[in-house]
Amino acid sequence: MTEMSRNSTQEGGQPGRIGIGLELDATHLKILEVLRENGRISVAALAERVGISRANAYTRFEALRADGAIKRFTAEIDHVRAGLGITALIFVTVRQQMWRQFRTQLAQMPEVEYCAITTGQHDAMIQVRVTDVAAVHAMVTDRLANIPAVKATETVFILDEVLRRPYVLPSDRGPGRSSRRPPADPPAGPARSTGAARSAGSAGPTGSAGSAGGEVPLGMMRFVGVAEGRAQLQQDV
Amino acid sequence: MTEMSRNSTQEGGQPGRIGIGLELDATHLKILEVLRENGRISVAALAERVGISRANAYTRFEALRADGAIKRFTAEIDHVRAGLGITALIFVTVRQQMWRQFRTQLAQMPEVEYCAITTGQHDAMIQVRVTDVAAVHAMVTDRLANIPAVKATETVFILDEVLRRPYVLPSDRGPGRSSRRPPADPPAGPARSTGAARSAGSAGPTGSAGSAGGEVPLGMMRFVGVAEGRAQLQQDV
DNA sequence: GTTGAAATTAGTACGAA
DNA sequence: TTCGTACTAATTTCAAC
Repeated sequence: MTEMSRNSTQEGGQPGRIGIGLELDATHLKILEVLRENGRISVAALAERVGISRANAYTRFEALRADGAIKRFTAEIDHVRAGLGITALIFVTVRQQMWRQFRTQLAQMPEVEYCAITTGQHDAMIQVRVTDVAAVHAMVTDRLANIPAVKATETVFILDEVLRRPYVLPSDRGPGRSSRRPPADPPAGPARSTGAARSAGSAGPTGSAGSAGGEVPLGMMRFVGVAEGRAQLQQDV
Repeated sequence: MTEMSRNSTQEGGQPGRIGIGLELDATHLKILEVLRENGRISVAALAERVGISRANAYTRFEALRADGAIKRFTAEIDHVRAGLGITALIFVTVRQQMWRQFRTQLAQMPEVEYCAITTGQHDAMIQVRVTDVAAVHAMVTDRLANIPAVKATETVFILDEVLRRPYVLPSDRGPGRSSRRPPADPPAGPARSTGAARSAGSAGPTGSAGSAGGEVPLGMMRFVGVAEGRAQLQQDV
């Protein structure tokens, strides 16, 4: 019950129902806004805060839940208080066509809180929470290294979590501000060579940046070079 | 109310109360285990599932909340259904001594779901959810690039979220398995040159790995080289 | 820390607009 | 669909043990 939807077959929900099952209107979004900050609010209070009747609130609440728009309700805890003061990110390069094994192994690692498949230099990023720094080392060397699917890892520690929102919503942008950029105001800066893949082996976000004070000439999206054998990997994902 | 504790002053909670306020016992952890999968469970039902009396459950529940061990209750949603189908990670290099500005600007970006300060090549990682790929581009070029504190960015897309647990707990390891590695079984592989920082400019998690089939000799922790000016940055964090 | 009873609130099922 | 109301069931609170 911890794995996420893959948009394909498999997994929790009814396999028959693919595609959007429920068009979310402004009221639905309002409900999600309230639930985001108070997941334990009663449906009666929710109805009042959203400005609809109780019956309507029950109907919509149930619909959101049944449709899968709301996946579950949970708590947010202070990891330090819970005894897991160390958080690390481990970027993993996965051997091609061993994704299934990698996923299976991951599910059996209780210290893993999050894992995402990414584009770029690495194939996956996993976030772990453990008691101490040594546990990170043990995790990487003993457990990850023993998975044949894992080709290489790169570890980084999290020093501080500046911001964490339970989730973001389209309505957060406000009624006035569109999510798409207004037609005017084309992006400044040199050469829109957006897709310029970095040659594998060269590194870092340094490089071409002009060191002119306030300007940020390399704010451009910089896709990291595709790792070796990544073309095949993509098919597997 | 969306920013997280900094362990220092500032922020929501009482500034006077530093340090652990409540020692969590096995029962507390059990409560957190139940709440993790069902944040809307009634305290009565919670008591039954944990195996304690109602009153006890209420006391502990309230204590966990008041102590801050439980920060809030929230829902987990399907971002695709909510209309935010694109998730990206943006790794940011921050100009030294401009952290405060960076943090302030971040709080005003509704598409940012998570931001963490990290060690390694970059200084921060932010996760954004938007409607389409173009919005990522707009976010990076228009909004992040306009923050003087932002020196450089590197963007990566999330193709799939394999695993997401609301939180992990020390008790997840099970009663039998310790979090620390057993004294026997030293890590295999060549040369425990753990701290070997990669020279800035060289790249990739590839490299020294012996290509022998099953063995993963470079499971070792590989800390990425410190970015330029990072020594000063650390003080600021 | 536990149990039991009262007061409150939540959830459900209807008919009407 | 949405609303309003009444009915039933459950939860929370408070008390004594």
